[in-house]
Amino acid sequence: MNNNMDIISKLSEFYKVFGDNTRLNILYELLNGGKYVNEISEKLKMSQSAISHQLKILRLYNLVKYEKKGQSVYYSITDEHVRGILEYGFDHMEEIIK
Amino acid sequence: MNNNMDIISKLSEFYKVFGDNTRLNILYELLNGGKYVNEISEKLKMSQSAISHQLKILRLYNLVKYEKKGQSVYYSITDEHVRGILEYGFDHMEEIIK
DNA sequence: TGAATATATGAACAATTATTCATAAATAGG
DNA sequence: CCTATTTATGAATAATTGTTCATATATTCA
Repeated sequence: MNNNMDIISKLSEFYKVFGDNTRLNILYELLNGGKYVNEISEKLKMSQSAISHQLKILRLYNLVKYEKKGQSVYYSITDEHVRGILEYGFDHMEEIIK
Repeated sequence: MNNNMDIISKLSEFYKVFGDNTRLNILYELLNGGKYVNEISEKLKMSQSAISHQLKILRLYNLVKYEKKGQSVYYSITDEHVRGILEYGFDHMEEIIK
């Protein structure tokens, strides 16, 4: 019972990461290929700082990986599993909205 | 593109509903059978008001249905689809935590 | 009808979370 | 080296969201 509560708590935390428009937009941006921080920032028309802060959270939950290339940092979706979750959600929502 | 943004926005909104510990606890409580508001309130050791407010949101997103029985209101999971999402998430998280 | 019980709800308050602002750190190129 | 560029980050602020408190509404029962 107590253990269940822990799982639920972890799960709600996990959902919370996806439950932010900026973060979800970043993830969907990365779905069609990795990008540099400034590219994401430009695409979403949001400040570099705001994007960096959110990338930090996405990193924390292992939803994105990054690679330093010179002065820039290249971000991409961690793996096929994360990709699957995102695509599933997207298709699903597309269906519901229609 | 613009349309995609709408879908993402809707999707993040949807995730947000699951991304709250109280709401997710209510949903899991209802997973093993419908309950009255006061039962949920007692089980989760939270005020009736707090529970009612969250039930309102769950209702808004069609995750729970309700039925008035005398002076009480009986809440339950809307359908098998919602049940599926919850069970999937739970099993998944159980796996990750281990 | 009046009292008791169950739930819903608006408003105020508390808590959490996102964004901005200023700046640090790291690297590349002149 | 010095400057420009890119990203990260801490602190302050803004915005959002959850809970409490007081109370309204609805129903049952005496």
